[in-house]
Amino acid sequence: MTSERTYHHGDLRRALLTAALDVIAAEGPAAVSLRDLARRAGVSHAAPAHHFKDRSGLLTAVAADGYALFADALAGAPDLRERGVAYVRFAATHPAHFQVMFQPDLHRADDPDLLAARARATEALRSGVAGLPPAGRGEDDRLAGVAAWSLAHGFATLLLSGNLADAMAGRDPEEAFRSLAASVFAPEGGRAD
Amino acid sequence: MTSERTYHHGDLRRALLTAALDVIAAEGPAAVSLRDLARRAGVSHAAPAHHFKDRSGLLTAVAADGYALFADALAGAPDLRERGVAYVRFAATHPAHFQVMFQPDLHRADDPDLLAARARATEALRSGVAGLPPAGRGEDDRLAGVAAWSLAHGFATLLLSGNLADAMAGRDPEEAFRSLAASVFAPEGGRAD
DNA sequence: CCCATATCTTGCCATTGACTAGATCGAGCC
DNA sequence: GGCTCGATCTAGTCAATGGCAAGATATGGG
Repeated sequence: MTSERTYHHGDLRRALLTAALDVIAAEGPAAVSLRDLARRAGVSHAAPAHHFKDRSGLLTAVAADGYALFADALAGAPDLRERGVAYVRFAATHPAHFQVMFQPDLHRADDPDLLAARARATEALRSGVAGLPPAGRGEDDRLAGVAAWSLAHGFATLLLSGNLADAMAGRDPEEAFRSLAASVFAPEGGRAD
Repeated sequence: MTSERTYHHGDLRRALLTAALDVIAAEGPAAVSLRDLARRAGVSHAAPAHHFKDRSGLLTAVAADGYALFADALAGAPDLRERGVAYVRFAATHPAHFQVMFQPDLHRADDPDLLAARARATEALRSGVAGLPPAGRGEDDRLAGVAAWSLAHGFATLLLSGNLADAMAGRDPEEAFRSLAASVFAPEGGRAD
C-alpha cells in the first residue's frame, strides 16, 4: 500500500504492530512470530529486532499501546456503571490488545512505557471507584472497587474466551453488561453508583 | 525419584503433565516446551508425542484434567456464594490448570475428553445458579448467572495475573472474595442466594 | 513360546528466535 | 556538491524447538 518498496520501510514499527494485532485476534498471542510479521511487512527477518528488541518486546509494545487506548476509553465514561460498560466495550473492540494486556508472562514487566501506560489506565479506573467519598472508608471501598473491577473484567474475559457465546446468543455484549450491572449493583433501590 | 531408569518409563504421561504444570505455574503456558518436559522426565525428545499428539495435545490434556478437578471442586459447595469461593480457591490452588483452561487458543477445541470434562464443570456451575426457581424466569436468571460467574471469574483472573497484589496485601483471597460477594449480592437484606 | 501392540529412541528437516556484520538511506554540516 | 554519522534494514549464522519417520524394546495375550 505504501506503493514502492524502498530500502527503508517508512513506518515499519506501526506495520509490525498492526500485523501482530491481526494475528493475535485471529489465532491468539501464541501464534505471533517475528519472522511471519516481517514477511507480512515485506522486510527481512531481522528487521523487527531493531524496533522491538525481541518477541517479548513486541508484545510489550502491544500491551503498552493497549493500556494507552484503554485509559482513553475509560476516561470518557461519566459514572461507575458506564465505566464498566466502557471496560467491556474496549475488550470487545480491541480483543488482541486486551488479551496481551492481561497476560503478564508475555511482556517485560519492567518496561517504562508499559508501566506508564498501565499507571494511566489504573488511575482512570480507580478514579471511577473513589468518586464517592473524598477519602472513603478504606476497607469497604477497596472491596467495592475490586468487586466492580472483577465483574467487568470477568465478563470481558469470558466474552473473549467464547464462554458467553450461548448465553449472549446474538445479543449486544455492551447492552447485556449494562443491564447485568444494573441488576447487581442496584437490586431493589439500594445505593447505586 | 522412580528409582531405576528402564526402557519404559512407567508413568510418563503423568510425569509430563505434572512437569508441564510446574513450568506453567512458574513461567506461563508460553514457556512450555515438549523437549524440555521430556528432559525433565528423563526420556527422549520424541517420547511425549506418543502420549499427546503434539504441543496443543498436551495443553488440551492439561485443560481437560483441570476441568475435571474444577467440576469436583465446585460440586462440593453448598450454595451459590460458596460455589464462587470454590471457584476462586480453585484458581488460587491450581493456577496452571486455570490459565490453560481459559485460553482456548492453546488447546484443540474438538477434543472429546476436553468437551466432556468441560461439560461436567459447566453443569456443576450452572446447577448452583438455577437452583432457585425450578424453571426460572429465563432472561433474568441467565443474567444473574452470568453476573455471578463474571464476578468470580474476574476476581480469579485478576488474582492470577497479579493485579490484586496490592489490593489484597497479604490477605487471604478466598476470605476477601467471600466478604466481597456478600457485600455485592446481599447489600442490605435483599435476596441473597 | 511367539506374536501383536504399546512404548520409547534415534535421526532428520523446516521453522523460529536471537545474534553479528555489513549494506543502504537520510539528515546535518562544511 | 561532498562529507560524516546515525538510523534503518539485509544477509548469514547458530542453537532450540516441533513434528515426522523408522527402528528398537518391553509387555501381555494367545
